[in-house]
Amino acid sequence: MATIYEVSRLAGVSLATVSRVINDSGRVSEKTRKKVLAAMEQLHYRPNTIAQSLASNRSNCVGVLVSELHGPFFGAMLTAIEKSLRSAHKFVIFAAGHSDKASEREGIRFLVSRNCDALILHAESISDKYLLEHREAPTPFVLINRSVPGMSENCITLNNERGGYLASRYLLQMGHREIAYVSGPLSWGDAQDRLAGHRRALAEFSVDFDERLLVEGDYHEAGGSNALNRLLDQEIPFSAVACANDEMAVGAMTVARDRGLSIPGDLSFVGFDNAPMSRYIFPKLSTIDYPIGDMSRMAVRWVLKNVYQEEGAGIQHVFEPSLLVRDSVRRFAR
Amino acid sequence: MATIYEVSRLAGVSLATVSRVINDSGRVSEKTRKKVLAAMEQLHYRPNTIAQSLASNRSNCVGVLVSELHGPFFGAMLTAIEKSLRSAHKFVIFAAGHSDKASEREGIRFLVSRNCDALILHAESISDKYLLEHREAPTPFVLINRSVPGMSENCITLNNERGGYLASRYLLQMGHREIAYVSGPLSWGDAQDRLAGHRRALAEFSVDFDERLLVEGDYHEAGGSNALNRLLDQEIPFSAVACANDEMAVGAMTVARDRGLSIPGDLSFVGFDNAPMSRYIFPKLSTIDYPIGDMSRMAVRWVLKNVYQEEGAGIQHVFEPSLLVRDSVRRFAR
DNA sequence: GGTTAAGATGTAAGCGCTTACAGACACGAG
DNA sequence: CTCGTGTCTGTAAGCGCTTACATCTTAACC
Repeated sequence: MATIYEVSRLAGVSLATVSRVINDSGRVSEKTRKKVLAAMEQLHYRPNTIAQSLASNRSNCVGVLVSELHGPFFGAMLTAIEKSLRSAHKFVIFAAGHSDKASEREGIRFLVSRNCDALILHAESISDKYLLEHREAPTPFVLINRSVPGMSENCITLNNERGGYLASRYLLQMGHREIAYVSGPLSWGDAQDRLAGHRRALAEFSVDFDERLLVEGDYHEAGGSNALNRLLDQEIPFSAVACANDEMAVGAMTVARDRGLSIPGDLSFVGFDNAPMSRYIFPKLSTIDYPIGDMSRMAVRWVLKNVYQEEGAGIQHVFEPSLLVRDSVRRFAR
Repeated sequence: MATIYEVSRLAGVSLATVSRVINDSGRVSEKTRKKVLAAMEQLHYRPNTIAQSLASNRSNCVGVLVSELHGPFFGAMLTAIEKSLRSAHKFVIFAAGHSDKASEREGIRFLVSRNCDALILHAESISDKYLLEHREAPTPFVLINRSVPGMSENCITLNNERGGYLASRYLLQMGHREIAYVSGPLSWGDAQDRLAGHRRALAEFSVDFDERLLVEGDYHEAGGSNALNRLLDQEIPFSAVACANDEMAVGAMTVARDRGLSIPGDLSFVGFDNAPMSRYIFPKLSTIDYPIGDMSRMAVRWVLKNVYQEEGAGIQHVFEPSLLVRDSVRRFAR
């Protein structure tokens, strides 16, 4: 592979000049620029990005930590991030944190060890304290779907409370009063917020919250299945189920059907996230749209702006969810 | 950040010695090793991986090109690759090729530009010729789900023909004779192979292949929906549909149901891939297991062995699919 | 004690690039 | 003609590490 040195010799200029045309920095006369470009062309020269990184102390790598590399939610997130970062000529390194504290920390260490210029984190398990401390570390980061008190500048979040509210309000408007709620892990902020929204909607309709109709799930399909089994086994009546995400809704719906219930005839469902699967399961799931693609692109914009000093519109820190009505809820009349 | 130089001073040894203990190379007495380790500890020293890369001409990065960063198939692939590569302390850079020739090339260029030590490619659109030529390039690569004549050493493939055969043979064994086939894009090798397997099964049961019951899809849900609409509109009878992947099967099943057909009562379905969704759609989809996780891990092993000279078991180049019987096929009797 | 060779450590030259600084040059003004 | 100013280009010192080679220890053996 040709080096900058050979290019400089062929073009009859110095290293510095070649570097300047590569980086479009400093002033170079049009004539020399042409000469250098021609030499680069002729030698099929490609800058060695590693050497550039070392010399400039800038790796052009952005590290991304997600819980998993599969699943509809993270799939959409990865896709959006890779696309917008690549078009900005930045490299992306992904790491999976598996929703586990130790694993998330180790993932961050791993990304930092590659001298990433910035991190985009979807960290569920790591503590606020850890994050606050690491704000002092040299690698800046932005958080998706998490709001940490005292660092709102670094957070891109969804108004989860409002989402939970919208979902349950919809059920209430459709006449349901006995509503079961399948929550996400209540140690996570977003799960708490969604549940809070649910309670607010109930209160608004003067419906008492029944603790027995609340089950804590794990945001996975299996968790939804288990939850519905538990709920059904209690033999407390309910006509609708609000699930804190679509995957659990799908798991719950499978169980409902296995147990002979028709959807939405016997039981109505709402989900949360608008995962692709929500459109093709039967019946199509009414859910809350989570604009994860937009939010991911915003996180990238944050990085571009704060780390690479690129100009651009401002940063939107909080996104609003919206209700998507499909076929999984029926009007309830006694 | 502390550098190796400061460590060497604190430990009272030379740079070279510190480097040797970092890399566990060369001989270092136990006493000095301890001293160096202590100094590293005290200074919270972390090697600068960029500098290591530059000096050693080895980036410890592996580039991975996939068609998409979302969806069940690639999700499983990314997950397996990230996990096994990380545990080998290698960095992974992903790029999406979007099943598009230009985009795949640009993705490869992008990965190579980061001085990746090796590439793992799931390239559908790029030509054999291009790949054969690039075998001469300095960056070695391994191909997943693609067999290129003349470079079988670099290929990790599934016996797609056998998979197609198994799926259709199962339908035939269940008594079906009028079987529609929703293929993948026939310009892709795997789609051709699966179709070939289908034809072999038909032949084995002395059933004529009816061109009119073959529709070319796109491996996506929408393609499956369109395909089934087309098939149904023809008003040529068929009792079962073999789909070249699960996503299309799901799309097709949605259409079948929308048009008032019961599954498997009126129409039986088999898929291909064993995507997670195949388990939770209703009815659960009988399909062909595609061991993409195993194959991905094998690709990583290839890289570890051929590029990083790590020892390990041999490389398995061809994987065998198997039939998974679930609920989407009924026994057909006239 | 002298010799030897293996083992331990040090020296220094890069890896390919960026960038502060200095130098060269052209041009207009005084 | 000289000087200043602004533009363009070159020089050289790193960035933090690896590694070939040189040098120094050590201990075993005669």
